[in-house]
Amino acid sequence: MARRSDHTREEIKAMAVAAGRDLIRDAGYGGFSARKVAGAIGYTVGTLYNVFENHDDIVLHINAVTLEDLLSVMEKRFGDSGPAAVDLGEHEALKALAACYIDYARENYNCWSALFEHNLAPDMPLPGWYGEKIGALFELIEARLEPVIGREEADLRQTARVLWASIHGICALTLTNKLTLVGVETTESLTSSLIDNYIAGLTRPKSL
Amino acid sequence: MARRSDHTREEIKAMAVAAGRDLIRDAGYGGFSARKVAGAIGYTVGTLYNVFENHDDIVLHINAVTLEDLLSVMEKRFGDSGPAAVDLGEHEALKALAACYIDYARENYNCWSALFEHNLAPDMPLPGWYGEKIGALFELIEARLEPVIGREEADLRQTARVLWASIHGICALTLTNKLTLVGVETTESLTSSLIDNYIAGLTRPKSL
DNA sequence: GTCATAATTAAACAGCGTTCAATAAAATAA
DNA sequence: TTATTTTATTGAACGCTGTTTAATTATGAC
Repeated sequence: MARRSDHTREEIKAMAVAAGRDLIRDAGYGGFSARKVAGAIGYTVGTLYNVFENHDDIVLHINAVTLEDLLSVMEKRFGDSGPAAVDLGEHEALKALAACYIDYARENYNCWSALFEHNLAPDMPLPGWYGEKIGALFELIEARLEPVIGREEADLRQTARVLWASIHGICALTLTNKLTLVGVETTESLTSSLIDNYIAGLTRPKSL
Repeated sequence: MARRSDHTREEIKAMAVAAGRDLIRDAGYGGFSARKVAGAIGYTVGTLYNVFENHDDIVLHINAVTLEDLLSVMEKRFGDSGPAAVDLGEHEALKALAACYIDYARENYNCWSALFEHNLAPDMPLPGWYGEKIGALFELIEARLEPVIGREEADLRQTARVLWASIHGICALTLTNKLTLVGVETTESLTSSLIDNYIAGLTRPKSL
């Protein structure tokens, strides 16, 4: 057939990303395919390749929506109007932030997992617009970390990345059963140990 | 054709795992396929499915060899005959251990990456023999951590998992460019911050 | 009304994981 | 030695995948 103009390019893109995310949510990253997405939105796979660059491009746009969703969930609970760090105590505020991420990973396991199961070729850098979605998440973390470690801390940026990468590591390895946990060990208890001791180390008297 | 008996079942398994690992090393996890492995060892894909359960089974056995290789590299540098923690200073010993892991990930990026790009279905637990390979790695880490945090620390097990999952998180996110590092931030500087402050928190006076 | 533009499709290609009937070599029984 | 059972191996098939492309045709411009 031919030109239909039922939807604009941007509409098709949005429909495909939504349908693809539904697909990943229900069947996991492995259950995702361009043909299934095309079928779900009433087009053929050729149309998808007219609108997206390739398979990676589609997945990146789907994962970007997941990042936006995660950010909106965290902003809803930890935005400027949320409880300040001092209300909960320093560590509890960070633990709540970490728990929010871990809960999101659990409740949206397939979408969250797709963020990391998909990787571009090692030499291909992530597109800038995707990096900005990640950056937005770190801005929230930095804002919550700032009152804890103090304004004078020059490397708030680096500290936020250390903390969050560590929390993510615990989350990722425990949720994929790669840490062989036993007994009382849980994702939360490991995260709690990390935050308590890492922050204690950060805020200790520097004369040590 | 038919029965050849050129190799035993175990020989075919070993050849397939070796060939598959070569494939992943050269082409990444995405470049791996059962047909390519079969072709590389002079058999057809049907024979592979006679010897392995399925695709997951092959990848798990390949990844197990990578875990063994990683353990042997770390044991060579940090086994019982290696420098004790006190020789280097507490933090430096752990940093060297972390650097060893990070170097391995960089130098064997595709094989290391396959350890985490491949995931079983969420409900399917990792086989026990695979979990034991992971456990062996943690035994080495625990042995190196023990003189640092002291014998009286009841949860050496948990502490080792927190530390290593965190190091892995930093390694994984930085090597896949998901932390948007700038300036002086490197995998090593983030790891150093983690170890310095986490260990300082662990060993601080408990009266705080 | 004509014409160029561009959206959409069906079909094709090579490859994928997985299964299975057919085959023939080896092991066993006679 | 011969006959029979067992089993390792194959090739072909199935439906799926990402990607490309020629053909078609609705739309927008003149």
